[in-house]
Amino acid sequence: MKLDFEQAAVLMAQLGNETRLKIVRLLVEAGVIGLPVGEIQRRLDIPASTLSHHISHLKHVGLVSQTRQSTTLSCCVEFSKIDAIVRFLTDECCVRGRGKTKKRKAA
Amino acid sequence: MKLDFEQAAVLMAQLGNETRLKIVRLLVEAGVIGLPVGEIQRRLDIPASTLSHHISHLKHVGLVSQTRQSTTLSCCVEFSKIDAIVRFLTDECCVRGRGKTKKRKAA
DNA sequence: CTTATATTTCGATGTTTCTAGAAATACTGT
DNA sequence: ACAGTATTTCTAGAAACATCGAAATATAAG
Repeated sequence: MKLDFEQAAVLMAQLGNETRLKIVRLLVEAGVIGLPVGEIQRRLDIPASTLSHHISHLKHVGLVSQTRQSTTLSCCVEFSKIDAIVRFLTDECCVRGRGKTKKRKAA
Repeated sequence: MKLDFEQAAVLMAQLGNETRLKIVRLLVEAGVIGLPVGEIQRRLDIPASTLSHHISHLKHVGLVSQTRQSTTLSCCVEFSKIDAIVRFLTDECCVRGRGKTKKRKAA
């Protein structure tokens, strides 16, 4: 997955909100299993409507997906998107001006 | 440089604006030499006040620094900050659920 | 069909951010 | 000191965003 400029900005804007970044972190921790919305709500201690609002943002940009298991909706982070952001920063746009003063690990 | 959670959010929020991301990209391209504000303005074709506003944001979070050369102010991107964001995404917070498994917390 | 749980949508409100013109400031050369 | 160029600060309106209670929707169980 390769991001264009606008996509990269949109994704980073989403991660640029502390609440959403917390959600993503929880979901990364949860891995492919994911985490139910209610569990996220309990851990972050925010109103359900606020949480839902943020999750819908994250879904909209493809950072999070949801699957229903009976009454419970589990959220899962889209690791490939985060990878894509990292790649955008390292390759596409940003980190190439320096190949100096950094301890470089053998590639 | 290691970012805490809030710093990471703040930095990504800054990169999450297309105009600012364009500024940063130009500056990355310019490398350690940097680029004068006026040159950025010409290339992006936006009002000086708007540009200045964004640059001041970028300075405020440490993504950009400025040095004056007579009448011209040159901007320089802080590569270490971008590195830090990448590291935050790969190590601290986000990318570990797949591939190389790092030490995992009790789930 | 009713109740219960899980989650979203709606609607209202307050806050932040973006944009850009006008005025102010900073520096250089004369 | 003055003119000229470069850039920032001031100001303000519009647009976007965050928050959260209340109401609505979805699913399951009795």
